[in-house]
Amino acid sequence: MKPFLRVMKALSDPSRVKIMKMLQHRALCVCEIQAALKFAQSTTSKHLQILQDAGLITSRKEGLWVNYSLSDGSDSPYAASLIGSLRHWLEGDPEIQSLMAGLPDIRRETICKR
Amino acid sequence: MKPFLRVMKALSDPSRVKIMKMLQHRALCVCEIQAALKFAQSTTSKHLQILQDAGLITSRKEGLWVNYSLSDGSDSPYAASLIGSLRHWLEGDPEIQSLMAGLPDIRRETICKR
DNA sequence: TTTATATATCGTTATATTACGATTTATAAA
DNA sequence: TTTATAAATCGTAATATAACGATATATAAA
Repeated sequence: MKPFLRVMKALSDPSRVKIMKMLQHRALCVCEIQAALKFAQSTTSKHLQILQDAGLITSRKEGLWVNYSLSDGSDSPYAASLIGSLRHWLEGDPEIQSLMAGLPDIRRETICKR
Repeated sequence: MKPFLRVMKALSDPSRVKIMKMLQHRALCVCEIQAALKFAQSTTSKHLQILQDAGLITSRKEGLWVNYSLSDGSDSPYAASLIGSLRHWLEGDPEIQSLMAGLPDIRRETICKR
């Protein structure tokens, strides 16, 4: 039951759903997600951890950056199913749409280097 | 986004998942669910309200009893999808299996009338 | 080495959730 | 009517979650 609940809990938070929808378009590093959601760095990192523990996303360290991307779902059938459903779900949501509209302007080269 | 989150939150609690799995077998009244989960009556009623608000279950008053059953999913595409997935998900879960094993002994005629 | 940058982790506070008992409401039986 | 039963709602206490800033860790550059 735990793995199932982890997936459901992970997707019960609007910020984490937004992260999933952004990663649907491309892999992002923590500071890019932080910039897009206007969150503190620690908050962003925590959300990513929760999504990763649920098997919904994976991370790959590349130099100083950690790139997060959607999981292939091989860790969890629940994650696999929800990742698939989320591809079409919420596409019409205004909050998601405006977030996606701003996504092209979020680039680590300009956003990071605090 | 709210309707989606309501479904995810509703299914983020083990007790509510158990209720969904029980209703998969047959419609149940509040006191039957209460007996199966060993919860207070108010707690049981609250969980059912949350599932209903998410569009996952429906209720039908019949005399003193209120019978709860799985929704047909027409209220919410998210609910519809999860109701379908839950049909096969968690079938092997030991906690769910023992709950289901006891389900035939839960009958309102013997359980209720406090 | 030292310094800077990106991320993770820790500690704390504010808020949300879950559980309970007590009360209220609605229906059926006496 | 009065009484009893099933369920819903209310108020409250315990626990979980989400946010933040501060600190720690890891890598790259100077």
